[in-house]
Amino acid sequence: MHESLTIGDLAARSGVAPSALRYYERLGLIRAGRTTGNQRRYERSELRRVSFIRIAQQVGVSLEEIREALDSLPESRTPSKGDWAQLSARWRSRLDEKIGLLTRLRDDLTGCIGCGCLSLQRCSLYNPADALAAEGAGPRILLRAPAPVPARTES
Amino acid sequence: MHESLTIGDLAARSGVAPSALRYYERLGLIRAGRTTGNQRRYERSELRRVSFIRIAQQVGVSLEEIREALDSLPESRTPSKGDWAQLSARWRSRLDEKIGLLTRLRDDLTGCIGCGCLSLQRCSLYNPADALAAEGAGPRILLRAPAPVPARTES
DNA sequence: CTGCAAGTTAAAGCGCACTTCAGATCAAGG
DNA sequence: CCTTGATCTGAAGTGCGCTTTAACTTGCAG
Repeated sequence: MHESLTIGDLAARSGVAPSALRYYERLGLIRAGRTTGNQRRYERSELRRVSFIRIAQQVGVSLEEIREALDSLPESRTPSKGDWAQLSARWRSRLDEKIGLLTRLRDDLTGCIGCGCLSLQRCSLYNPADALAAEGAGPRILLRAPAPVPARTES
Repeated sequence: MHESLTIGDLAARSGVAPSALRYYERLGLIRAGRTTGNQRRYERSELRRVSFIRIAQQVGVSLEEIREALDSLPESRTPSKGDWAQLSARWRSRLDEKIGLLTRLRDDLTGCIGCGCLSLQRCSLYNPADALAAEGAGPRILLRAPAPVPARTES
């Protein structure tokens, strides 16, 4: 029936557009064989990779980071359950971290702004900003560490 | 001493680059007065707005959405504690949602991939993808709310 | 064998959230 | 005063994660 999947199949089954799949391939996140006519044919195990990619993205991980993670999978053989389990374990702790961050965020928000006191100078959400002031360029994305910033601020 | 803040002051205190502050102003997220020499001078209450913006961003909210939220604050008077508290309450539930999403994500990851069964077709993480297949363009960022939003910027 | 959907490529475009640049002006300490 | 560093503007550039376009080729149902 389907030893391999066409790009359309994979797209339909993964929910990722063909153009995105080609893009992922260019970045080295997934691989594809070719027919004699140069069309892509995916092994079913690639579906797993795509799923992983989407999941990781939902957690806010860049494709580059995902690539690095996927690079830890064996290239020669089809990744085993164990291989994936290892990867998953690593991501699980990542998720735990993010969840912890968001939880702190929520509590701090409620505490700092929600209460109306708006004592932003002492807020653990707000203060990191002071520390970040000296930062380099680039978009400062989310999910920075809790930062033990001793926070000092003016009068 | 400091009835108002220069853009440099605000940048230092908020941890947001001056260029970003000007950008926020263009988008209507913050406001500034001007000196006779045309330099920006910020009221101290703007610091609060900037803090809010950064916090919201960390939760994965777009500037456009943040602008909408900030629009709910009174324009004529300096927002009161109550105004901010209302806003915060709304965001708190947002955070609750995100936390819930991530938690489900984590559990599903462990269940779907971590276990090795990899029955992705039945996975609640994986399946949404099928629904997303027909999606529009643009970078699909993380952490969007389940939102009954008619907009299609999702996932 | 034919027709047409589905696939191929490289290159360009897009939306977001900014940053960088150039060239000019402002503000304030010595 | 004068210099020096901060600030001003508009326009262009950047990086990510894709999508779109154009021009062409494949592959399979009939």
